[in-house]
Amino acid sequence: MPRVDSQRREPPGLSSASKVPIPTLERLTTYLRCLIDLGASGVETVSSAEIEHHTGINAAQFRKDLSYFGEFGKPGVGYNVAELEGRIARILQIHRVQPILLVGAGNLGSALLGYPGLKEHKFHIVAAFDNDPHKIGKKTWDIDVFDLRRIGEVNEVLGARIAILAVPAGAAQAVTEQLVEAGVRAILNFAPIILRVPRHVAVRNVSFLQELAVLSYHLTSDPLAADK
Amino acid sequence: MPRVDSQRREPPGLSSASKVPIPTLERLTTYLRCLIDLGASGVETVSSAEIEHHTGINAAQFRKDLSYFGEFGKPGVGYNVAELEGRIARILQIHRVQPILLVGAGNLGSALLGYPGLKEHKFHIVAAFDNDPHKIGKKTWDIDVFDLRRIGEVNEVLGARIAILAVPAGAAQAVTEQLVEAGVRAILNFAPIILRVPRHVAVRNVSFLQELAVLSYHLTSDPLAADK
DNA sequence: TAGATTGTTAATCGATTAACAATC
DNA sequence: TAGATTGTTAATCGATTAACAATC
Repeated sequence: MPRVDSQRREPPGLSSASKVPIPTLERLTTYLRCLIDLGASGVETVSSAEIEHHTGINAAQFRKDLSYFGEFGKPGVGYNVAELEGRIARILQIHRVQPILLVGAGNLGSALLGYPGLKEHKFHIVAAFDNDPHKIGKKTWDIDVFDLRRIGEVNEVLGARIAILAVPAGAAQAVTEQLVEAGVRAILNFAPIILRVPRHVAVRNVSFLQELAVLSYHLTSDPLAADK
Repeated sequence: MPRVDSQRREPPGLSSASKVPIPTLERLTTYLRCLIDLGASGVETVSSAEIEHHTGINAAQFRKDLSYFGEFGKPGVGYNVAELEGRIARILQIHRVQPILLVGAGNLGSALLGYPGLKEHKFHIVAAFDNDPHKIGKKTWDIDVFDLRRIGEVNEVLGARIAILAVPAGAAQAVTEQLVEAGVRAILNFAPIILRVPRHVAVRNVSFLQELAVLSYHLTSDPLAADK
């Protein structure tokens, strides 16, 4: 029985119902990328120590992270690169195409549409929504832009469960409610606002401003450290 | 004497030299946004309990976070909204204009250039760089696009300490080295790669793919939870 | 078998939250 | 003064890392 209201608990913003720590999930994508690279270089087997060498993530951490999902390696041997890659992709549900709705076809939204990395990782934006009459009915990067008010209707057909929210802060909460109504269960939020969502909906926030502010602070804390 | 090599320790990716926890710095921007909103609504004083109500962040957490930087409130009364707002902005160094270099003037880069939130928070992109001859010499959103190779020379004049890295993964490490050479001390990295940087350089990573993967996992963990 | 490396338990570390004396 | 709320110390919680028996 999951209880965790909205984004209260997990700082990064995911309302998790499971026992797997969020940091573990975040690292999983790092391992995956590393394994893809290793596979491309013809490496067939890796040890946790080698993963540490490549990713900077502690070997024990790596093994512990995997242990949440089962057993993946052979003692004395290590991990089969191709197999582990496949299993992590499956855990993250990125072994099959994941349809995604994009809300907000402004600058940021269009940039995301044009970002090839998404498709490479099986995230397919299948429809875009906006409330600007100039955009509705047109295509951006081959994707239809629909009237925001048609989210429910359109997603009845598409059945996407993930949405990317790239609208101004002022509109974000209202759009979120429409998305939830339309069956969306996970939202990647670019608006600088804390979304209120039902318990079963996950939210991750991306905030450039926050990141820049943290970096900005760093400039003060470590004055001129005469590093060679 | 700061020691923390590259992005080893702090999961979010900042090489911190100070004692302030990274999560505290991240929350600071949330408080700031909240205070700005409260100020705009004419509120003059807030208590930590009210901050908790607005942000969802525990009141004790809020007070503890502030305690790293000094004393800000009056027992029995609370905090002066305008004053606290100003002091947090100053802590984060966003009370004065912060010049920023943008490297990579592709889709994402241009979208960031057009994002009004940056300027609103005193982050001014002062120059863009690319290696595409079609872009060099043109302007995007009023900003000059320079040849990548001229970073050092141009930044000698501009003196920016923060850079946004929006280039493909393959180019990211090489560009990073040029940036560090040019005096950049903080990098907001959009490339899906772990950058190797000297100890005195801070890095924050923004990874849509990672965020989407975590969301994607969420869809499996909490099957159909018949939430009303 | 001897050497290597796993999965997991226990120890460490750090961040969050509760509790409360100080103080407006 | 009595009530409210701070700043801070102590308790709790959870995540990271070290250590090691199991096992290939």
